[in-house]
Amino acid sequence: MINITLPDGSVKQVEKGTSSMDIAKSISEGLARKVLAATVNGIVFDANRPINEDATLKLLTWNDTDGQMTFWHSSAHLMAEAVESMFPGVKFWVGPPLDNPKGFYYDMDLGDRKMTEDDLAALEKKMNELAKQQNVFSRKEMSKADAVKYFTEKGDEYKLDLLQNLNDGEITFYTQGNFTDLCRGPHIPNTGFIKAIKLTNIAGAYWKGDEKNKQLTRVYGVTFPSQKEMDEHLAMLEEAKKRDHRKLGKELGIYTMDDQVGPGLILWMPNGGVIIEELEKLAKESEQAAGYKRVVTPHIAKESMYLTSGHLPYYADSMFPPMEMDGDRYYLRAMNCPHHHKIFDAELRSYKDLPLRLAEYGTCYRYEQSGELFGLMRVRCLHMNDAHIYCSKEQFAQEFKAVNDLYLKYFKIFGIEKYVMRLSLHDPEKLGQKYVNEPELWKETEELVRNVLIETGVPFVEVKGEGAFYGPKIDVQIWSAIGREFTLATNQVDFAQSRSFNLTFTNAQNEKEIPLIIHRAPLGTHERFIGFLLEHYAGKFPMWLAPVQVKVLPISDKFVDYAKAVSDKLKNADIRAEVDDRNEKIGKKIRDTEMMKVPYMLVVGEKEMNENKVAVRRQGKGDIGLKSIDEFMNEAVAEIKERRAE
RNA sequence: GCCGUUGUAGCUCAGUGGUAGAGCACUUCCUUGGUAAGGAAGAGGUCGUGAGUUCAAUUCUCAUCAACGGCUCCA
Repeated sequence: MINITLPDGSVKQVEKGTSSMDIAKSISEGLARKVLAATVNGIVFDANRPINEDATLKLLTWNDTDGQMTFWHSSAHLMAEAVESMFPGVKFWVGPPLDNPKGFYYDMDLGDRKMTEDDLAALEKKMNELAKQQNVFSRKEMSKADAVKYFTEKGDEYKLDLLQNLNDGEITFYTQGNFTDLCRGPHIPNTGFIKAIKLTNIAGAYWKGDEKNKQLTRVYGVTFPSQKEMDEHLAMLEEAKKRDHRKLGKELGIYTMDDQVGPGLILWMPNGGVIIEELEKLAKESEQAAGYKRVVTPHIAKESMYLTSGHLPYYADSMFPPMEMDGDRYYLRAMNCPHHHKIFDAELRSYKDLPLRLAEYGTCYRYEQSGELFGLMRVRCLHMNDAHIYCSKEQFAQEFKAVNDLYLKYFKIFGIEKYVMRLSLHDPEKLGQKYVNEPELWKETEELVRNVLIETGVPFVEVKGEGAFYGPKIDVQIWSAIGREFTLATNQVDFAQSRSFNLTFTNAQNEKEIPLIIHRAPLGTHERFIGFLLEHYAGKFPMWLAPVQVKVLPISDKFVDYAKAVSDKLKNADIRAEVDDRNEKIGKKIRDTEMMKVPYMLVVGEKEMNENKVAVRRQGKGDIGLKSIDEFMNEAVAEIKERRAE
């Protein structure tokens, strides 16, 4: 007999070799129907795998992330079985579960054959058939020698590649129905648990994620234990689509694009222009207060500058090809830093000038690969909330912290809570290749940056091998409505470019010293930031950012003059107000204004005109009552001035 | 750049081997209406672009451009 400890602390005595499923059954039949897998002493186990020693047991159901992961991983196997039946001879790579977006994929080599979306429906049908058979997932251990022999005979180079990293005792096979796969498991008890299946798309994916390798076919899918959950999932995706900045950007007249202008080139429409103005106002205010100085620099420069900076030839692929002029090659800039370095270098600098903080909303051009363009989030012309801080080593920690504090200030204003701070470090093995060869400086600055983060109490993750070539950085990662991850803002250390540009200052000992540089863009770029804000607010911008802040809606033509008087008064108080003087009924005007997500509507008719008042209506909330014009105006001005979230 | 999908009116989308339709938006008229769509009429498209097949192509084939879903890459 062995002792099984359950999460509530109770201990069950069972025969050696009893499975978690048996234990679930002994508790209740209902529970047994829901058990997908279990953790035994913290290790995820198949529900029907025998337990041979004393253990703490947690039964996993759909409510556990590990349960869902097991479910989707098993679904990938089910899909593989269906694919193999329709494409005999197919070779499989890996088929992991996914948390975001939810579901799973399987990478496969179809040889000369091609799979198209038409095949997905047939595959789904086959999967449903196989699921109904309630085929059991059975586990079998195998020696490495036997496994290698098995896949060599099969001619499966992919699984042989996987085996290279495995040893005896780690190699298990799972079989369900007619499909057997090398797999560490675990799996759900049988395929019958999978009740709702949807294969979502088909894509190419490079083997091992390396574009030099062969491209495999990847099929994405998602499954659920009931149709109800599938329906909920699909409804959620529909909701997410409504937040998509590309859809909202069009509906709200924020931006447009045009074939003749070119891909990835944004045309900001008047409503977008207002948001840009407001963001720049915010940036300039806070930078002014934090001791930054504004500069303005050209969008192009000669090749030699980018040779000095080290951006060419390493960055050449991301830059537009050069223009030949007067025997020189000029590049559209992909970054602002070299221009700013030249301003630093234009005068002899003393330690008394430092820290020198140069700020510019700099326009950059990047030749992003065509497949990477994505609405406002990934474009070819961008406006960066850029600044470069030149400081001494002693000043560095304080300066870096000040930048970090600026981030947090902005996050509070915008109510940004769902993000991940990522500390990107260098990879010591790639010093001199991907990273400038300054091991001591790397170590030192990474430590400084980490300490700032710890001090500020911001949760962060560390990633090795993600640093810039010139130093470590902190990125703020966010997710778009459709679940794609982006870097919203960045704060980078640079101890390389000051060397390549020969930047120096005279220290108190009258010696030349090389400054450290901080590159920072807390508001990222206008493009990505506004794309993010559109999704973050679902188009319902707070008052201070809203392109139109107040719409005055006269009940009929008779009150248009009064409406215009109200609107003029608001405009004089710097409120963006407009009158809807169309020949429409009030219901129609309200509907249209609601859809444009204007924060306030002022309905004015006979009653309001006679009393010098307005009937206030808040977007999304409805009628909030009569107010005098002055009362509304004062409140509105305060709401804007304080940049209130609502 | 690679794999897959799509491209019809300003927007959302039907449709067809015999040179095109709906709703919304737009213009004009009627209506002057009190908190999420009043009514009528009108205007608007060489069906992404180029070539091929055909008596005939928006429809079939190929190429190309762009967008979308991924991969790689990045703010």
